[in-house]
Amino acid sequence: MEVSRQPNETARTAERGPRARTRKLMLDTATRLMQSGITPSISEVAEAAEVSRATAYRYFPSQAALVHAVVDEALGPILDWSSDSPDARTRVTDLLATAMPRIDEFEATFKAALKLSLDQWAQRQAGTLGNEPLFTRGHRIDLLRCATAPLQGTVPPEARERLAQALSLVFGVEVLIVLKDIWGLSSDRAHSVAVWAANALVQAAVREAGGQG
Amino acid sequence: MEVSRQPNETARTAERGPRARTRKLMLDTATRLMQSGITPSISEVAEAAEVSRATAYRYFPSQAALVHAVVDEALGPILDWSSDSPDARTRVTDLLATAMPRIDEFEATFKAALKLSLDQWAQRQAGTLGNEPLFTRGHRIDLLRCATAPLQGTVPPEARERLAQALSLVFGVEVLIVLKDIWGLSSDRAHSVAVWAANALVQAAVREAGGQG
DNA sequence: AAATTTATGAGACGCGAGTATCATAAAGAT
DNA sequence: ATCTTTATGATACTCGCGTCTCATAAATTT
Repeated sequence: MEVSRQPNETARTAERGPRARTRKLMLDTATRLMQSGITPSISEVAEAAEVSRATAYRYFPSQAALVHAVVDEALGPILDWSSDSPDARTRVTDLLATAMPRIDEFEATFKAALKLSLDQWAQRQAGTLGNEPLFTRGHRIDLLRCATAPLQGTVPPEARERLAQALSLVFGVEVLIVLKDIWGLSSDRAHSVAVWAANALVQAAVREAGGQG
Repeated sequence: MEVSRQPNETARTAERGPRARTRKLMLDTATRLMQSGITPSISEVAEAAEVSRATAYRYFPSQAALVHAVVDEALGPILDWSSDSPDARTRVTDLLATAMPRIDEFEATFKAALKLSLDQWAQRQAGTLGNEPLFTRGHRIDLLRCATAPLQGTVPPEARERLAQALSLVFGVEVLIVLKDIWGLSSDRAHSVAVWAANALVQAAVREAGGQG
């Protein structure tokens, strides 16, 4: 029998057995390393987790796969977000309150993910890569469509879509990069700027549609 | 005499001589390659420019240095931007009209630059890198402070600063990444969303300060 | 307990980036 | 034209990532 197949457990498949154990060990180690600021190579994770390089590569064939898995864990609470408030601004503020601290906490992880998606984009441009799905999945889209849902009836669909698109600019790692790294703001300050901007955008959309701000 | 020193010509120093000639040749080649979607390694540029690897490394000791130089060229018209309009919204719109198409044109270059800055950030977090200045320089800051200058007197300084910070979120490669790659918008549509968002932010700042929209 | 399947570790290999050395070619000075 | 300085090219080397093979250890089955 072939040994070279990786287990196709996605995130929470196959909870028991040695494979799951080793996989979890590696994932935890990788998460820990990333939290400490490193974007570890497979070799580094292998050493830190005290498994051989060969074994490590059996579970995560590339740094990309590893980061992907870590990001999936880091996203957790963000993907579970939902709100039933009837006010769009409340929803948006609430979404940011959920997402931004989490993104900030896992800043290195999300930055690594962004880096990988840029890698993949470049490779695709060069024709090296086929049409594999890009790393960056559109979680933002769904979350923001949900956050702006209360504007149905108030704001026409096209304007609502544009609002969601604009909001996605103030919601993600990019915000941290620009505000913390370029402007030198603190995490809290960055968050409050993002919230202000988000509210301003919602308000503008509402006003434009003739609603009362 | 040592040969190993690179010329410390920044961008436009030492216009003549063989060094300048080779440097320009490499820079042009690198720009061309990047425009075609590749983020070339020094070796690739060397081959395409038909100089030896050794020579290439004498001019650009790393891919980072190369991209840095290409970005400096690509920034050109953006850095030269200025406006004397008395209206902040006109200025902001005008700035975006200057910057966004240029960024879009050199998308691959700016994405490569962003990738490098993420690399440097990670290395700094890991303690590998000293306190060298980060790749991302704060051009945005100056440009947006200039664009929002007409609001002096109308909007208090702190609110103006916050507005500039918020505007910097809708002004850069990140906008293209989010709107084109995640949302799947066209360049034109992305631009118009950015302009709408920017105007909404300015308007919000003005209204908040009690001005008339 | 014996046999079989599955997971692991050790080491060799290829590849590309970046460095260092040395000899040659081109440019400039006298 | 000769000599000095400077730029270039060829080559060899290190280093880290990723792949592959094979032998051994652990788990599972009967």
